[in-house]
Amino acid sequence: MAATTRRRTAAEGEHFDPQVPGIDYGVLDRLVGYGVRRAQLAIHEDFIAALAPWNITPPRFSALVVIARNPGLKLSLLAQILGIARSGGVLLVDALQEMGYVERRASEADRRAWGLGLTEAGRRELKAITAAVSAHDRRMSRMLDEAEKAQLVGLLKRVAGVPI
Amino acid sequence: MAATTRRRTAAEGEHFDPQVPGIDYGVLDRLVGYGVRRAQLAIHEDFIAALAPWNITPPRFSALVVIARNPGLKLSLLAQILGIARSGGVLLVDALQEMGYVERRASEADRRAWGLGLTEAGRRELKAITAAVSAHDRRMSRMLDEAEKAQLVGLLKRVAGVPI
DNA sequence: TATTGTTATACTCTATAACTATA
DNA sequence: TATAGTTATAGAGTATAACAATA
Repeated sequence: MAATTRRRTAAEGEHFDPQVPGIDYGVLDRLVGYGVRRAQLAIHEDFIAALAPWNITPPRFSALVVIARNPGLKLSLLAQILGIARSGGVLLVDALQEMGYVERRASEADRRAWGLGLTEAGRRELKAITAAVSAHDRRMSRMLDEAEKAQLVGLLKRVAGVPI
Repeated sequence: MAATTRRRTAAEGEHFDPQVPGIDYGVLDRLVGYGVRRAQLAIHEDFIAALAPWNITPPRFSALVVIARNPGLKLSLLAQILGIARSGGVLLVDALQEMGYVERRASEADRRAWGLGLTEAGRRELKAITAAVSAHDRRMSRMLDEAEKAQLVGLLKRVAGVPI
């Protein structure tokens, strides 16, 4: 207790302050891009803290969900879905495989490709991981009611260019 | 012309596909966090392409705007505003200084600190840069009318935790 | 004692390019 | 010829920790 006073900056233990008092953010306050970036910073910080027990990052969670819902997925298609290069997909799958969550299965249709799938442990842990992510997501959107949340998700899809 | 067919993945020339056809995104489609992440990927890609003539990235733009609107800003406060460590702030200011946009001025109040400011070239270029960023932002939100855009910005602020 | 800026160092994520085996 | 996966390598961006100067 009563330990020495720790210096803290945004990146050194204290959390991201989306609006530092007394600072004029100028045009940033009116840009959709900065709004998305600022929300992303806050969300990412909480995600990492909440999922630390599993060592799961946002792209790792996305990969687990997509593999779970699309069994036999090719590695190159996974990379395309996540918006990363194939080489990055290899490293991502390597990590999830070392964690025991994902396995590379021989693809019957194409002998060049793998069919990705969750292991039994992967399926089990994904349930707990998804529960933690859902709790995190509810925490981040606690200032919005259900209608506003749905509205936000819809607006973001249109910005991202998701087909209707 | 009629050059050899290029292989293209999401990261190799083609742009990020926010919803790959035939793929089940499961819970991702209903999470605010994934919506923000997906929009952020699309926005970041367009930002980098649009600002390539200036070699300006999102954090560099944020820094330029904040320095312009808050002359004499300390480097450590800039880092806090951007949500990065002080050491990262040093490298960021180094880059903007090498570009000739920012200068470190002696702070009259505190001899440990710098007072950051834009150079004449920085003020001039920031106008053009801001115009390019604004065009980019309008392009990303072209599917939204003004009311929807304002609504999105407001919802994102509440998610980020910006005080009312 | 604490803060400011700085440097050294390392880690993560991502990209490009080349390679092999298959198609 | 093109694609799937892999590897090697490099570059950004970020972090932590230590330091000198100053508060």
